This record gives sequence, C-alpha cells and structure tokens, in this order.
Amino acid sequence: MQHLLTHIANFYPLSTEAKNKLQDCFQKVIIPKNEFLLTQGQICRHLYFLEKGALRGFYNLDGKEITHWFGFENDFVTSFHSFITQEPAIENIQLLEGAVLWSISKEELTTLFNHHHEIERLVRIAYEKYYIRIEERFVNAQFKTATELYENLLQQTPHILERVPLGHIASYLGISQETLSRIRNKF
Amino acid sequence: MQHLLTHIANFYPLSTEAKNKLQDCFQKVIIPKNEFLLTQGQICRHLYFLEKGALRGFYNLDGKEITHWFGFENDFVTSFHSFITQEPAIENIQLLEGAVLWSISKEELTTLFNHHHEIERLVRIAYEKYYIRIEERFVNAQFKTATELYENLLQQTPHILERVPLGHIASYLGISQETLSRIRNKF
DNA sequence: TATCGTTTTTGACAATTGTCAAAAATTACT
DNA sequence: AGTAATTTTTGACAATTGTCAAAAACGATA
Repeated sequence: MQHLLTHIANFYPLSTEAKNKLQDCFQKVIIPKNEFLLTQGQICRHLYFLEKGALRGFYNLDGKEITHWFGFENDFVTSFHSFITQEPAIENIQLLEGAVLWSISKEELTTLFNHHHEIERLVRIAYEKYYIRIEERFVNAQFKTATELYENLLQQTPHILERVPLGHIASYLGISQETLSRIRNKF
Repeated sequence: MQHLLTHIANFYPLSTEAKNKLQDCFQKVIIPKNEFLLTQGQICRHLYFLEKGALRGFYNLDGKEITHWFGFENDFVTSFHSFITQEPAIENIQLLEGAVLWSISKEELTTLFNHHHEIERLVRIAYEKYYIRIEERFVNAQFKTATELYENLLQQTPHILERVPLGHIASYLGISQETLSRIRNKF
C-alpha cells in the first residue's frame, strides 16, 4: 500500500483525509503467473495498481494474439475503454509474472470523486501523463522503422526486453517475431 | 460561443454559475487559412475550441512534414504535450481553412479548476473520451494494412478525405502519398 | 540429467509498401 | 481565359517486412 501512496504523491499531493479514504477503498489482490485479470467480453469493473509483477493486455486479430501494452511495477492498469464505458472488453489482461495488485471498483472511485475534489484532480493529472505517454508511443509506432523501434525499446524501456517473451514484444512493436529476432541479432 | 456550451454539455452538464465563469474566460479568435496557431519551439499556452474550420498538427521528420492529427468543428485543439508540460512544442499547428476558435489560457483554466470542481470533472471526462479515441487510432495504425486504414477513414471520418489534401492524409495514416493514391484508385 | 514443451532462430520466398522522377490534373490568381 | 503553382497520378524499381516451415536453443520438471 505504501508503494501506491508514494506513487500517487508524484501526481498530486493529497490531504491526509483524502489519503485515508483512498486507502480504505483499495484491496490487495495476489494473482499467480499466467492467470487472467480480465478476459475478452467481460466488463472491466476495476482499476488496479500494480505493486509487483508484470502483465500484458492483448487481443485477438485473425487468430493471432496482439499484445498492445505491458504493465510493470507502479503502473495503473485496467482495460481503459471497458472501465470507462462499462462495455464488454475487447482485450484480455494476463499475468506475465505472479503479481501483487491493489484494486478499486469504478463505483468506489466515483464516490471518491464526488467527495474529494483533490482525488478527481489527481486522476485528471494522471490522465494527462498517460495521454502524453500513449501519444508518444503512437507517433513512434507509426513513423519509425522496425530497427528504430527496437533501439528505442533498448534505450527507454530495456526492462521489457528482459522480462517478456520475444513474441509478445514483436506484436507490441507491430512487427513479426522473425523480424524482431533478426534485428536483435544484428546488435 | 453557443457551440462551445452545447458541446461541453455532452461531456458533463455544468451549473449556470460555472457556465458563466467559463464563458468569461474564452476569447474569440479568427484566423485565416494557412496561418499558424503554433510553431515548433514555441510554448503552447492556450487550449482552443474549434467552432468552424479545419486545422492540422504536424512535425518535421527527416525533412518531411508528418501530419499526425486533424481538427474540425467541435474539437478541442492544442499541442497537448506542450500545453500540459509548458515545454517547447515539437509540432506545428496550421490552419487548413479559415477558422473561428475560442481560446482559453492555461492559467485561466487552472483557476477555473480551483474554483469549480465540476469544471475539473468536465475536463477529466473529456480526457477519457480523447484517450479512448487515440488508443483506438493507435491500435488501428499499428495493426492494419494501408488498404484497411483507407477503408476505415472512408467509413468513420469521410469528411477528412473531402477537406484535406491527399499528402496530409497519407502521413496521417502513416503511408506514402503514392500508395494512398493507388489504393484510392482501386475503389 | 533426460525429456517434454515452449520459445527463438534461420532460410527461402512472397507481398507490401516506399522512393524517385516525370506526367497529368487540379486549383489559384491575374 | 490563360498562366503559374500546387496537388495527384503513374511507372519502374528497390527495400523492408511478412509468411511458412523446420531446426535449434532454452527452461521447467520429473
């Protein structure tokens, strides 16, 4: 829980009261490797904070699994589209390593927003950071070559390369596993 | 101004008081075709609501202009990264058509947030919609073929094809202008 | 350590898309 | 309407990446 509190302090410093209320809403969840946090078709009712472990979001396209994001320590994770709209999820969320998570339901979060302006502010600021992050990833993915994408990954998020099977990384970068393997062997 | 008020009511219904305060902060701006709302290196200090007209965000890569988004009627536009971080913008924003915009500064918006929880909520909800939008675009851009991207555009946002030069659209889709031209002629 | 299952690499080939240059079409302006 | 400027199309070719299949490497487990 301390990880969570420390992490959100980076977004916006909360009052003690708000922090306490926040703590009351999050519940600890421990899930083993390879289990699913969410499967395609389910409605995602929770937002999670990942204290320890790794996971991936993926969906099926023409019989292939497309991993489009990873989550690691100190990431907030959820199936964003489903969590916000409360429509069935298109994606699956699967544990790549056993994980310790903290979970809050959408209802609880909404209640917190209503009672604490500062918590809604925290989330507004968090959204800004996440938006900037996806925007950057988007621009890279679209306009860089496979080799450049690999170099980026090496420099910016090398932990992904160390902790995740190559096949998942390939689809994350939008290239085939064979191409990624060949690129890697040139370095 | 009525356009703006009607549009934000789709995100979250504001009290009369908040609406009035909001109105006081937005200023009308009229800009002719081809002018720049922002150029690379400037700090983006304003958020705009586009009442009428069209514009594009683009940046330079290896001497080429990469258009990565378009704005049309009822879009909020800004150089998001620069507006949020107040660092110099990487991108340029240029008018594709003469436009009527409503402008609010970052300071004014921050003041509104401090005085009106409901306005911060409105923006939080707007961020959610914009996040979902970019996430969808990202997934499409990365995992679809050039032809599929064109078909998507035809079905979902045909106004882009009608109002924007082909070269801009090609870079928006992440393909060369020649390829886009050939795809289009097959239909 | 031997074995099974999974992940990664390699090779041959095909498909898609990009690049460059020139022609054609369209648009804007006087 | 006529001219210049811009935008779009076309052709030939090259480069990149994908696909399929098989081999090799690696890891977990008995």
